[in-house]
Amino acid sequence: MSKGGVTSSDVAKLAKVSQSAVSRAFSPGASVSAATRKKVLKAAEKLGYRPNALARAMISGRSGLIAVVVAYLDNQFYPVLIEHLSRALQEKGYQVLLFMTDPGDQDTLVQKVLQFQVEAIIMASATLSSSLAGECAKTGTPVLLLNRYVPSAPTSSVTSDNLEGGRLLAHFLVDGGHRRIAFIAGNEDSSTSRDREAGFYRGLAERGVVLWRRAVGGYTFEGAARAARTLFASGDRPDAVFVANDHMAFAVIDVLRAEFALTIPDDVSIVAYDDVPEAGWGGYRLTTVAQSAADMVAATVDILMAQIDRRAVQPRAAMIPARLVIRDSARIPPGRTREPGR
Amino acid sequence: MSKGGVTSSDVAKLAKVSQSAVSRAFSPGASVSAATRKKVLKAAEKLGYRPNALARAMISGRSGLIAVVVAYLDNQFYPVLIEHLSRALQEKGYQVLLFMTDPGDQDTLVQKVLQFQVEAIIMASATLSSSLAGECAKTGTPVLLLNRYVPSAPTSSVTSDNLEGGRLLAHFLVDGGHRRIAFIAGNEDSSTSRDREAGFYRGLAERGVVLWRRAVGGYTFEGAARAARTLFASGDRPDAVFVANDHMAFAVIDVLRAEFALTIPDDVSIVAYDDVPEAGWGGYRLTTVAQSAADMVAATVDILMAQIDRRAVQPRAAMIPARLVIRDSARIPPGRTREPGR
DNA sequence: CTGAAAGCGCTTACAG
DNA sequence: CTGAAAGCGCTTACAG
Repeated sequence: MSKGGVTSSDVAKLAKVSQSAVSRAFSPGASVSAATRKKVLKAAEKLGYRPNALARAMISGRSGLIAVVVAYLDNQFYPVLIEHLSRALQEKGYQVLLFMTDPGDQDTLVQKVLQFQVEAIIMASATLSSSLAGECAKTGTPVLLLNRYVPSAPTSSVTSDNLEGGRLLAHFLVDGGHRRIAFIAGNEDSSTSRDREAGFYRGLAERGVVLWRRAVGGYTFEGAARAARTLFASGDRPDAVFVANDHMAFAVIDVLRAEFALTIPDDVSIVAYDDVPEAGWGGYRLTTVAQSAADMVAATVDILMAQIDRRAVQPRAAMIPARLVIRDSARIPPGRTREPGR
Repeated sequence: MSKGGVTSSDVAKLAKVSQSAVSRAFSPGASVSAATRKKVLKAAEKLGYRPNALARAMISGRSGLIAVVVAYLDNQFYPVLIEHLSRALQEKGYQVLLFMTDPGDQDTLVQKVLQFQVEAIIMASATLSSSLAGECAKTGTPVLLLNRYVPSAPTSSVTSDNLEGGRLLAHFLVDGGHRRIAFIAGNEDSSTSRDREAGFYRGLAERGVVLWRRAVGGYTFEGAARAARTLFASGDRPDAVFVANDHMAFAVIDVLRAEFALTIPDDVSIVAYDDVPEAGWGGYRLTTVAQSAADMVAATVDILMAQIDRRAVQPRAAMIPARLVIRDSARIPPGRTREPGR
């Protein structure tokens, strides 16, 4: 009683059927007569019976749990992702087990995750060493890196087409007449930041322009603010900045306005990446590259479902198209038009 | 093998001890000799053994799972809450099982939650009918409403001191010289919105002022934008607006600036509630009431741990103090000073 | 300290 | 369609 108490045996007794019959009445597709099912359901209702998902998981080997590992939620891209993910997974009959990681405790984290017999692991805003990915592979647990990848690890991943996105942004800036163009990176070891940067260089090169300056923001507000200050400290200022994600761009814009009295985009153009909800807010109206959370989640669920069902065993890498969203934070090249206001 | 495979019996065999000994070696505080534990750990290491958390949960009756139920994550207050919650709970040895709910499927949701044998349920940005709360009580699962409460249900809750917060805001506005003061509510049936409003009225009354106008924003961007438009449609406009939460206030400010060409706070003062991270951003610099997510989470964990351990059985209601954060979205009364910039 | 045994609440062959 | 039985991988009295 102290644990809730009602079991399938209790229901069986009341309904005068076997315990197996009760189990079958609650398993879609099991062979039970309508009459038996009805008796069982009635008894279950009366007793307030609810199948124990843990016992079911134990015996069936399917926990219905999928781990989502994140490191922080202050970048609004991740909450959006988690909401989509959670809804999509619930739709498929899975539940999200959330893990917040600190960089460093990777090893214990993976152990903990695996103890819960999760059917898959989604790593968002966090990454996995290839040795840890190997651990997971050994248990047959599919792992998917969301919004990042590790080139050396044979792990599934879903990313935006960061190269193409960076390229789009470079063209946009050069076509807008900018020549002293700077870049503020996220983390140096982030595949996402690196790809966006590489694409940006390619785009600049295609227009015959070379990067003016570069700084690192570390994906934090404070880091981005510092990067902005060093970039604009000298008189020889950039006329445009590509910030590796929206989250940092908000901090950059705040610093340029408040501390340098700069007007955007008249004095300097800012472009970024992600198109988080705040990017459309009136206080910023960021020109940015959208990476659709809905599309990324759809691809994630596709890959994972295939791997869980063993229809696929090979890791798969999905890439979501990048789409430029033109708003008001950067000078607009002739012939291009901005999105309608929010 | 297909399921990962290594069990405590496998380890026992290799270590030449009983299966119970293996179990004890992995239970902190169990009585095992150092020698046995060492043998077991070595064998476990070699085999890659990891205790099955589900089996442990089954037998011990403690799943280590706590359900967090939310309805949406676009209001940044909730991601912040979830991050704190998840870290605090992990610290205590619990893991967050995340449920996204749609208003309406309340019943099936609770059934699903309870099937997982969670040790407690935290309802944030969602609420529970008293009949469903009763269901949970019947199984002995503590339920806590976070940032809301249901007066009729004997359920634990943690809220900000919304009455006091509303009062503070009213005084601030009146002392700032405003007389045509409007309020934009969240949902009419939200205890949080109602309490903020009630406190606001009290504060106005204490200064001999009566509310000028009122509209409902429904906690959404679109709703808040619509509310702002109706409030400002006539020539007889408010000179200040208290918006029930920050999230809606951003939309209100955007509309007033973009569609009515109003300057804030020169033409109209805006105050709100929550102090989400964006409230400090340069584009808004909201004067708002902070409700500390860290404090709310600390109270939540306190209450829940006591109830899980059966040290407490009575529902408890905790109230977190409200603190006014003065920034630049409202005219500042003489003698008061604003927070330093971000 | 240690092992044999019972049992948590289910699912799923196996016979009938 | 139905029931008896085995078993998922553990924890925890119970003896020794």
